[in-house]
Amino acid sequence: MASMDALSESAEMMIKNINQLAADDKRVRTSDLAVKTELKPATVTEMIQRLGDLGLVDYEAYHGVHLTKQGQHVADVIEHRFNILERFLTEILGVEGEEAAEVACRMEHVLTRDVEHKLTTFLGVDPKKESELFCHKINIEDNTKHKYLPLSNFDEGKTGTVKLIFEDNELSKILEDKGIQPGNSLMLKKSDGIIYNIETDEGNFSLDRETASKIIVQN
Amino acid sequence: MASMDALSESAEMMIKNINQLAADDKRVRTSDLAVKTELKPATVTEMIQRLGDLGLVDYEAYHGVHLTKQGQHVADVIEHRFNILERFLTEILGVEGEEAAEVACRMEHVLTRDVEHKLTTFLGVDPKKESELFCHKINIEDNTKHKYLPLSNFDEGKTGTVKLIFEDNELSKILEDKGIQPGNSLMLKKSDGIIYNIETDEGNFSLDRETASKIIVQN
DNA sequence: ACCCTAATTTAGGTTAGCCTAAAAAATAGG
DNA sequence: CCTATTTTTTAGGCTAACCTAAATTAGGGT
Repeated sequence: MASMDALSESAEMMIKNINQLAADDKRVRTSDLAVKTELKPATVTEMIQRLGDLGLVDYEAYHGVHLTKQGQHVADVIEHRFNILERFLTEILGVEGEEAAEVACRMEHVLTRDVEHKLTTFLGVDPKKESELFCHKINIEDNTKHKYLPLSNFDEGKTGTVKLIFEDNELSKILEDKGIQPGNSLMLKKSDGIIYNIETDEGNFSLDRETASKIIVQN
Repeated sequence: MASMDALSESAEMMIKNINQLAADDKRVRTSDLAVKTELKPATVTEMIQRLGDLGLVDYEAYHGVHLTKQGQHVADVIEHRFNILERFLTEILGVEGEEAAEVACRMEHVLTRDVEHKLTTFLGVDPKKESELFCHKINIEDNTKHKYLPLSNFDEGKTGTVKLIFEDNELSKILEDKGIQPGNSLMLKKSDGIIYNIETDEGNFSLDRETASKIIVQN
């Protein structure tokens, strides 16, 4: 009987950790959870009892826990959110590994489904692949440091691929008509930080800083 | 004596709300905070007493609170984080207004300074402007659905800002001399659909339709 | 000045989430 | 199969963050 309100961050973390310690369906031991969560065993016991009441874990005193179907679903959602947040922080913002993981770990609990989906799309995950991704153990192997940057921060002379033009129909449509749309490549010819001179397949143009900052390019 | 550990989300929200209700240095009343935070007055009292102990607010029983220098700094940080998060969510991810605000409001408490800075840079904020932005009352007033249009479709009599110009070099240079370049404003005085009379900082000029169609203006 | 009302604070209660210390159960070794 | 050790749970305590109800204070009206 999971209630309708959101789980607390602590509860979500406990579920996440149970999931990560679960090896081939074996029940996870209290002491292992205590080590992983850096909580005292007594605290772990208390928490998993609560999670048991919510129907998220199957708990049997002195014999560990394992996730129920519902709990597994929560774990999968959290894990997916963590992964996309971590990717966003490292690949897009360039945050260092350890810090990215920490921040992602705190942010994962406040995302909505909608934001999660939009961020996933933004990161360029093939929607078809998303269900896979979503439904088990995601490996973030592909750390080939893509660099995503707003055009306003791009280097002069470099060519990149347009990944996204920020949500603005007017602007998007205009750029699309000129062949500037996600997938196409473009080169930043020159910029003084105020005016950005671009070359694309369709020709050349100039734009201002604000607009440049809304075009996301991958080099 | 603010302690070294992070403030709780509740505490940060209270500070943020005190800041938002503070009109010209006047003390903020408990009941107003209770309405804004959707907490009971007694709860507000308790919280602001704690914040007082931390040196973040100047609290005098029965006479409301106002932020100390330290408290003001916390408020500014939180507000800035909210603003960049909200911008990221709406402009980059395309999250709808209300939801973006809610999510930003929960995320603002888990950002680190580093992530905050990197996100700010990502959004293309002029670093020079950032300190201003950072240090007081940012107004996000400009939600007036920017409209991007080619000048050829612009309304007579309206003033707008040049956002980008298609086709570089030749045309751009010519236009530049006339004060037409990204970032500058211009007014479309009159047009019959063939000839476009405009006014810029540099004076009055006429353009043909083809040229006008290559200048994108935001009104 | 004094009273009345509205605002505020205090007092006392609850829950989640943490803790320590003590009790109880499981397990491992002889 | 019994005991010693380890693991887990229970019992009891604490704080922040909420609440309601009762007491207190401030301030306006006559």
